[in-house]
Amino acid sequence: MKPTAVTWVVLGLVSHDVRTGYDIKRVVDRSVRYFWAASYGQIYPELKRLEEAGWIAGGGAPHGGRERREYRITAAGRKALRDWLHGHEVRHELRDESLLRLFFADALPRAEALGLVRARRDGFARVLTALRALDDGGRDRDPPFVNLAYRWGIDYCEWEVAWCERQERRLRRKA
Amino acid sequence: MKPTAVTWVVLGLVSHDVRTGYDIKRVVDRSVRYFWAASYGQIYPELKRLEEAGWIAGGGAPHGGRERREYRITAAGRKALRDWLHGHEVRHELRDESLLRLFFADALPRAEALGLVRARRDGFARVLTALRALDDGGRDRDPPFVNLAYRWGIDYCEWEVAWCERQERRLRRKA
DNA sequence: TAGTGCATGTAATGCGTTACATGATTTC
DNA sequence: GAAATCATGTAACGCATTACATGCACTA
Repeated sequence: MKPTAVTWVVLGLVSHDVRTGYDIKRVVDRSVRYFWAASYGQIYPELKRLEEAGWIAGGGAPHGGRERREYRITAAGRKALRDWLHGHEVRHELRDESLLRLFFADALPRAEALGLVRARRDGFARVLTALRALDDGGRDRDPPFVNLAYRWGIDYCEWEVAWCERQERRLRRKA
Repeated sequence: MKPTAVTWVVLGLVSHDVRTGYDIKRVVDRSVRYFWAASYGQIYPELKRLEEAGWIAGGGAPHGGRERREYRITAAGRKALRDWLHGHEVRHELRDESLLRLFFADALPRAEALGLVRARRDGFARVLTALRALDDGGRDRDPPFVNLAYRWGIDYCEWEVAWCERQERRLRRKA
């Protein structure tokens, strides 16, 4: 089985006892999507591939007359997941339109260019609010590394807000 | 003309007097690719679309017998670029495999999980070295906002390195 | 004169999202 | 009984990369 980008999110979440495709999507959207998004169009086909490979197992678990499929990770799946975890690459891809704007902002009058820095700051401040709202008093009970990834989101947004404020001040001083 | 993701990189760089597709690719690879990548397969078709739209103009400027096309931005192009710059969205997409690993690292013995944090740190430290090498003593002469984007790259990597070190210490204390 | 760099371009492929179709169950 | 939620799935589309084809010019 040739792993793709979505393989590890799906396998990893099944290993965390997230058992249906629908649930996987829901959990992704409240957690890893900030650094690793996944859509139905990837999740459902991937569940099939993982089952064929023997990394997960399961099947029909209908809820009343409603179709439903529950999967669990197998021993082979656990091994595959651990092997991937041992990989040490740091693949990092970013697509940040606001930064691209900043790069070309010399085409704008100074005051408007500074407005872009401010808009960036405000954008991250809003995401920060959303992230903090996710924390309904239960984050400390998460496993330590799940908690670490959550922290990263918060810390990163805080850093961006502070960076924008610092740069805005610096550029104002110079002008 | 319906703008796509690559429209603004290409139009922006032409406005910075980067005139051929080949040069655009080269400049992208040493600058914006950290937050906005672009490949030949996008750049050349986009140059044609931009020309048809009247946002850039130019044509054959062969170098000896070698085919070559130089473009310049038009007044309409400058207007389109400024209009885009005024947009205030903060589109931000990240794909960070090392963070995904961290999220699932509870499946590993503690020492190995901490190794992932260290590997992340080292990865960013390496990028930092590469970014600093880009600075051949000439970065201060860049226009202020080009310089700002460059700074962002450096500052972000420094923050990541520091964040990893902080978290590693914190997790060691707790264990 | 061989190797590297300049230069343009496209076809194949893969990745990912969006939008839709379908239908049961739970909640108000 | 209407609306929201649970649940599975796929087809169409768009976005991006990779890899290749082509050929001239400069440099060692």
